[in-house]
Amino acid sequence: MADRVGGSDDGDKSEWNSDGEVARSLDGAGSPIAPSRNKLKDAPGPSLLVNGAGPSASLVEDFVGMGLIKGNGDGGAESLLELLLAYKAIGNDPSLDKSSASVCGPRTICDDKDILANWDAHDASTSSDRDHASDDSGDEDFLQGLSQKDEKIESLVRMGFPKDEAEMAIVRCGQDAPMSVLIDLIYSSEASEDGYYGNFSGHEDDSFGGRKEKRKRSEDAEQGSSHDEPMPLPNPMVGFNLPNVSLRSVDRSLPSKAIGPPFFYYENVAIAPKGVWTTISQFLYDIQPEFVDSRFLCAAARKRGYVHNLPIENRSPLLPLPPKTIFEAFPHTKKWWPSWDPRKQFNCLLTSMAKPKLTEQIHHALAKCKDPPPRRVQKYVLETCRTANLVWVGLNKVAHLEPDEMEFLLGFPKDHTRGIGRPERFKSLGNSFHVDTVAYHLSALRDMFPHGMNVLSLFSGIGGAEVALHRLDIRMKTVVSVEISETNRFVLRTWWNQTQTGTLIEITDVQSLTTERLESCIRRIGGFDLVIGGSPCNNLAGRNRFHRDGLEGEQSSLFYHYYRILDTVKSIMGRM
DNA sequence: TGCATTCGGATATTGTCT
DNA sequence: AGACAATATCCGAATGCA
Repeated sequence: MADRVGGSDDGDKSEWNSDGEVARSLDGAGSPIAPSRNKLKDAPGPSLLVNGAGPSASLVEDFVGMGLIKGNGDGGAESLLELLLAYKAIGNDPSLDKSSASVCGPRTICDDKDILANWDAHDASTSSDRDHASDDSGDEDFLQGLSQKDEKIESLVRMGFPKDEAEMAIVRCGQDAPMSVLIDLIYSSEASEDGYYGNFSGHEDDSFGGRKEKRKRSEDAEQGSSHDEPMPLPNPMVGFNLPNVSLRSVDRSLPSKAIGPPFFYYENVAIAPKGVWTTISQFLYDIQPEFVDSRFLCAAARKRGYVHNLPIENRSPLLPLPPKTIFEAFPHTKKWWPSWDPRKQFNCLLTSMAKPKLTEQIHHALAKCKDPPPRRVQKYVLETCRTANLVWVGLNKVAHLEPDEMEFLLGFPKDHTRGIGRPERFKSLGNSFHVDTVAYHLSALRDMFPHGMNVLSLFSGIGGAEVALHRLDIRMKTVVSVEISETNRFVLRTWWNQTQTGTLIEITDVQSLTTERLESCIRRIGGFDLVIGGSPCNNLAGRNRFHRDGLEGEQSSLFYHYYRILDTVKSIMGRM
């Protein structure tokens, strides 16, 4: 076993119990919360109804306002807007068969045989065998254009859109158009075509006003030549409020279209390329994101933005409060911590491990000089320790955090990810929620759902949302979890079977969550009370040097999946 | 302008199994 | 020996702030 926190000598005051719960006892005598498990009765039925749903209507005019239209070199925003409006007018082609949306390869593992059978009926072969390689190309430009177009069509089809509509959207917008534009173009055509998106009288007027507003804003912004209106990050990054801290009262009025059901909660990295959060916010019903750095709640930084329609009053943190400093979290490191290392907290816990040789190099560098080492050496060591989150575990000896230490810092039960590969553990944990932060936000729901809730968990990862709800003592009647990684599903499944009595329905591929399946599921379980998830940030993360292309990259279509699914759920539930 | 921070990815190397 | 998996190493820039 790794020489985790402390040893035999008084050091280890942070402990996990064997029940899979997190227990934090700084004084050794405190009684950690232990959610009373499995004691709630089944309480079926919809739990909450707020206002009527405000489903998204056609967003054509939004394209300009949202700054999503980049110069394609073919006429600019004005003419493209005309094009989009024209498409909207002719977009109601009855020959388009929505039900034919091709659906590939959902591999559903679930406890509910009925739902499983229903969804498995849609099973089809995967399309992963597509090969882009084309060695004998005669005309590279032509082929490249073709492949780009095909790729986008395929992506849209994988997302559940009819192929006809995907093709038409690309014809209208051009193959260089961002995925977001294509998606909303298809949405806009659907809006005026079927009841899910477009039959809400009054909403049309309302959103038209909103669109005009956005368009005007965009025109104003265009003086500055950029479509990307920046979203300023708060400093300090404390969100709307914090536990046990009285901040200025936040006047947060949700747009009417943002009010549930269901409640929803979306998360992503705070420091994203310019314009990304503006776009995310505008897609998610113009809700102002809540930016929080988890360093105010635990010993590690984690700057994230959260877009949600949860109430922000009556929040309460998980108890016991997690340690906020490195020494409190890992007291044994104090013995070896040099006075010239001023760190009190960790930087963001990342997905990959620093090279092990750093330990050797730092030890070597320090062993060569006297006790306070020269400034130059100090600077090198500090810089390395900061970027790699190294801790002092011996004389002149630093080490990377162990996976179980990351579990602890992030609020997961001990050994939550144990049993999978070490690099997988780092990756999954680095991609995870900070449980205490999310639980603090979700805590407002506790009293609203005394009989439990149904949850749609998108991009679940290792189940940060589920763990947060569990630690809040909120019962999960049914969780439909979408997660592509088998390893992560294994982690969530094993945790679920040990701690929960509700039903976990696993979905591998977000693309398989079509409108039909969502509707079927919603009717079976009585609706979702919470849609929660953070879309993968590969295209947004600061550490990514290769494909940091905001919301236009291929993988960022996952955000639009979130949007599509959320909007569909809102629409269906708005009619219930 | 300089500094600190950042839910990463491609490739090379080593380890393991058959 | 060779396929495959696991691990190790190398690589940079966008963003915001002082």
